[in-house]
Amino acid sequence: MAVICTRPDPLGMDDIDEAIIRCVLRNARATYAQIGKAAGLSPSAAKRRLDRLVATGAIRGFSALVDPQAMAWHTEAFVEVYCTGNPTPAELTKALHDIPEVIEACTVSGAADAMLYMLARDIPHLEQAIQRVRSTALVDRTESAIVLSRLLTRPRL
Amino acid sequence: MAVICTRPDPLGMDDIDEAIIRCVLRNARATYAQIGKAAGLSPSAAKRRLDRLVATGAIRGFSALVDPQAMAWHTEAFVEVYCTGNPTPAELTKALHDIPEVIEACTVSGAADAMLYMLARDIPHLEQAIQRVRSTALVDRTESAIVLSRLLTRPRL
DNA sequence: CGTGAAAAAATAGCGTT
DNA sequence: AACGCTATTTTTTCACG
Repeated sequence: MAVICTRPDPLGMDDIDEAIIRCVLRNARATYAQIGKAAGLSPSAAKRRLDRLVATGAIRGFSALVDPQAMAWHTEAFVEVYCTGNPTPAELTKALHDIPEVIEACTVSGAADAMLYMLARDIPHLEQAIQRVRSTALVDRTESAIVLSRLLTRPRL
Repeated sequence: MAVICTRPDPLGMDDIDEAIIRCVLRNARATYAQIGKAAGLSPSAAKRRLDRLVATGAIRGFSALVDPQAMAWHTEAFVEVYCTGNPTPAELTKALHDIPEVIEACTVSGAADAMLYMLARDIPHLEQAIQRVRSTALVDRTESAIVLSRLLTRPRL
């Protein structure tokens, strides 16, 4: 039984909020004056909007885009996870949360159940972290693709 | 012939720079006073360091971490790319640069040549964007895993 | 790199629609 | 409920030691 789910606006967003998000996606250190100009608002209104977007969770935080080569941890990998049984997303999240090398995790369509993006100091460290993922009761096997070189990185616009 | 490559410091970074990077990774909107406190520096010295990290490319930029559900573009996919022949990384970069739906691209170990992270409005839009990737002369075939739900996202610490 | 002064921005309060 | 305006505080910025 298919259900047409029309939920275009679950977080109560409008065009102004979108303009603000586009602005801070491009530059998270933009001033409220700049954000306001991008959204057609005064600086104080822009601040109130941005604070609200953070409070409601639409914006999770602000981070730097760092060249991995510049960091101590610069070994990256995409890891496909195949599960045993049918763990719920919540169970998987809980299991992966304690492994700090797992930076991002998503359930995906296709043969694999989940895709991880992992970051470690070096190959031995990565191998050990993948071992920890595997040792999770929920995980059957993994398939890793280690990043050799980064071709492209851009803000999500 | 294996070569032991000791290149611990390709970008001329020290512990202070690392502390600064850790700070702005956690919060890109931190003030120079906060960054300075994290690195044991005065605000003006912290600004000079941060400006230099951006100028040298160690920090590529600052962005917001946005809940994809809050955006108009909220269909994500990981796409494995298998190439024809042996294109250089530079050729691949050039080819993918014009496809705005490709947010990240890396060459990887394993069967696939590259891994893409793509972002589109919806499934039809994603399909069309993947078609553009495929139509690139360098690409033989692709294998996509569409993101169903996001389990985990954290700053790269 | 730190200091200190001047300029710019962030913040909080207030009146308006 | 959300905006713009204004006054105050904080931060940024830059020349100098």
